[in-house]
Amino acid sequence: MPVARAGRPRLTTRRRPGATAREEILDAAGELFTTRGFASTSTRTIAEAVGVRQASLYHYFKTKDEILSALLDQTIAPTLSFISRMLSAQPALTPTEYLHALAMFDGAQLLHSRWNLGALYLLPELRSARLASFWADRERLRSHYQGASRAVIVATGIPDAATDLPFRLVESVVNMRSKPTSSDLSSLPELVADACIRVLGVSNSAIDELRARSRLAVDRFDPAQLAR
Amino acid sequence: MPVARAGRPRLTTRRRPGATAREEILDAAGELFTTRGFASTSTRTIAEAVGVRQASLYHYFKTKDEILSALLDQTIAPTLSFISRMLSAQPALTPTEYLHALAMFDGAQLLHSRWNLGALYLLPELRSARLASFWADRERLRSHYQGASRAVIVATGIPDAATDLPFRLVESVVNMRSKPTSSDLSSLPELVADACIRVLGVSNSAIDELRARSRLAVDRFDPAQLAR
DNA sequence: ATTATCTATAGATCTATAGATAATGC
DNA sequence: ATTATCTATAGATCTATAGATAATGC
Repeated sequence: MPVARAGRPRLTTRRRPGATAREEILDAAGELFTTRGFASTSTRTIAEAVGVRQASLYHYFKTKDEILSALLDQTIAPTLSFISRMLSAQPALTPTEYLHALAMFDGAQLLHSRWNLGALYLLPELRSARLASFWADRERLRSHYQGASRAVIVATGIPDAATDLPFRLVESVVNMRSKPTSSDLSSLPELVADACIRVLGVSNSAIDELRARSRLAVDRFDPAQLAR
Repeated sequence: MPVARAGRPRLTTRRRPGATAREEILDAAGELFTTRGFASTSTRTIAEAVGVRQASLYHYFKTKDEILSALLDQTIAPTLSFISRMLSAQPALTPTEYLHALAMFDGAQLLHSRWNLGALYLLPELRSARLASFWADRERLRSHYQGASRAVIVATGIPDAATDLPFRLVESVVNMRSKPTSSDLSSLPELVADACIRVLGVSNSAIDELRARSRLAVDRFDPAQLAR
């Protein structure tokens, strides 16, 4: 039973997960933006999916852009936090372990989030929007991938341009969700993490030997584990 | 000097490449859709970029969707044609050669097209649009990648789910265009093709040995070579 | 006569604001 | 008093159609 709060009652009952109206709006917008796109989702459609009137959205967000911005901001933070926990580990991880664990964690985030928000990164329309803080975070993430990749290829002799591939491989998880392709989605992050190491020229046997340590690292540095 | 044709003259001079008005429109739409997105580009904006009035577009296209559809259709055709030329080659290529050459050719297409039309594939808004023939072509292309990948992994013992990775790697070329990442874009398709083979567990030495034959295949089966 | 363009506009949106209303909180 | 919602609407679009106009082609 919904707790009564100050304010005029809604015309309909709550139908979205989320403790606050703001979270309900973000949930609906997440679904609609990822399935229909940003520009072709109207504020009216979002409001209907929440069960409020269109104008009520503006009590929580100044503009439609701000809804998108709030959604995007919440997608990168967990991975950046995971990275900083890994970086302060003693003894330090090897570059290969670090990259493999990063790819696993990041891939799992992209795969298991309630809506496929990672797919929004690729929308051309949000290059121009005022999403500077989001793009800055994303560039930070990309340079972590690149730095780790660079450390791996000094041993394998693969060309430097290949250091962009691991980031792109993980990113492509957003296109593999909900495809009949991989029967077992739960093993997808590890498969992709393996591939990240392989494209840098590391041998199959070295990867086989790495996997167990990487799993331990993911478990150990997952920020969500702090809560338990 | 533009050749005079039947019909009322335009108010402005031609400013877009293309032998016909239809091609001028597609060029402008290609630029705008890829930089601002489909839904957030209005028909008025397209018309202004061409140098005609908004209503004049409708002499060539029934709807805005049809403009998008015409653009997308022209992106996959060359690669499908390349594939069918490879398949009828005697003696037949090995699966690894075939996959490497396919990735090189497809990657080069995505990289060197005038506008980054491949980026449109990822727009959520066009899942619902009436683009069935485009999606069917794209699925055909994906299953060629998958079939070749499957033939490669029988020898390497990599999990079956990895057969989706080469397609995804090539697809990610659309995100690597115009990034300061890879200093040398001309070698990017080969780098990505190498990575396609690597993620399937083929050894570095086998890839080194494969590359020259794959380059020959690309040259030999490129449909554009027919014209010369 | 045919064609490619133009002008004008209908009708359907869409975002954001103004201000009323119906609850709770003190 | 404060808050969260509502109703109503301004003003700016946006897509697509109708029909006029100014060229070439026969």
